Amino acid sequence: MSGTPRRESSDRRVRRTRRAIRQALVDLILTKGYEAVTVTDLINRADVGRSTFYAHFTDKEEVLFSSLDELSDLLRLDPASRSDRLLSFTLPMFEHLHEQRRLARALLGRRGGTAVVARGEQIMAAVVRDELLAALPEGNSPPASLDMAVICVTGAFMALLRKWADGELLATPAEMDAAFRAVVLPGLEAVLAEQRGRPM
Amino acid sequence: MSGTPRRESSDRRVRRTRRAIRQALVDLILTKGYEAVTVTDLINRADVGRSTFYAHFTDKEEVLFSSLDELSDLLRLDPASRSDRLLSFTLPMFEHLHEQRRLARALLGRRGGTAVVARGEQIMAAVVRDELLAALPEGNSPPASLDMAVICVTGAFMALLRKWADGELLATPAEMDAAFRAVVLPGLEAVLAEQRGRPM
DNA sequence: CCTTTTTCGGAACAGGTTGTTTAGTTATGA
DNA sequence: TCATAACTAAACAACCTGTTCCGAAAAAGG
Repeated sequence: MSGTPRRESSDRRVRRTRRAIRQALVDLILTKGYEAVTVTDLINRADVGRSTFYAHFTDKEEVLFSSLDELSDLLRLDPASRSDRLLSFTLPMFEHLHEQRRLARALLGRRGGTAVVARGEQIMAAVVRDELLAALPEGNSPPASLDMAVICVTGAFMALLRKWADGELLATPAEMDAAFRAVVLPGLEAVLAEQRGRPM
Repeated sequence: MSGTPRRESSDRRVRRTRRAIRQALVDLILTKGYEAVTVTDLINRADVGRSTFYAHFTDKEEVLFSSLDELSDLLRLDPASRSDRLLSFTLPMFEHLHEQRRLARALLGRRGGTAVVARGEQIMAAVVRDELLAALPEGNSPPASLDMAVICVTGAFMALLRKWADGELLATPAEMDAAFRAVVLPGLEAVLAEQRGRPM
């Protein structure tokens, strides 16, 4: 599910080329937004032959993913904040996106495409699901209602992120986080409680 | 916000052309999914000259919107179910999408693009916002936390719709609705109660 | 050091898309 | 009936994608 296991090539030329292309994508995203970037843009910016590009990536999307996977680590770890609090990653996430406003906006906002959002949703759904499973007694086969809860939570979170990145919502990371938790947590805890109460 | 006020042309040729193009879009969406449909596809299917198309619409997106606006009415009215229950439109919505599975999947699923989802989100956000405002004492200037709540709710709802339409979620409309309400309503009511409690 | 292998670059290519413009034809409403 | 508005067909420039070819340059290895 997480694509090619990323392993550094031993050939310096290859490393240089791939790095140049990834960097070009980031630069261009900041300029025009992800959707508007073309392969031709990429090879010009990276100063790389057209044939060379297609020797390394099939798509501009593949370039994106190869860069985006690094970001997925950010959600998992931060073991300091690994409290018993549900969804402890949200505040750090809001804060991190606040620091990286420009990139976040270019990636998640109106001009930043489906691919990014879809990938982000995937990654986050996995994290949320693991957390909820951990909060339930073990043996239980995860009920369908859990999947739906995961989808609701990630959907709400991503929607907030998108609007916020877009500038349609003016608030501090702390305010964003508080609003999110206020809406989502009560219901989520109720669902969990009901699951614990009636193990099947 | 809702584009051009749609008013039927008096010229039969115009009505015929526009109808043919809209219908062609629906047909093609069912075949290849929205994203994959090109303007060239549309004019072939509708049997309409290229220049004619651009005389009526600027985009394939505009065609989509002009068709989609009809759907927006479906959310507003249904005065029968206009109960005091919060978000009373959700169950009818799930049910309607269940009847129109094929189209819903082609529009909302993986192969159906950003534009549809974004527009759907817009339309729904407006409905939700009105409902929440109605549930609050009048004079209050709507607080920012209300906007965030609206975004959370529509984000969660649309996410559910998407996954469901995609076939990743097997459930009846009633089950979908119940899961949605279980997660979202407790928090939503808490937020509303707090707003009522401390009018500013 | 010299040879072999791999990668790179540039350019050209076919195929597809968009949106505009031309000039000639046809349907409509008054 | 008839002027007008809407339609058609075709050609157009501009852009993008993905592939292919070959000579040049860099790495790897004996």
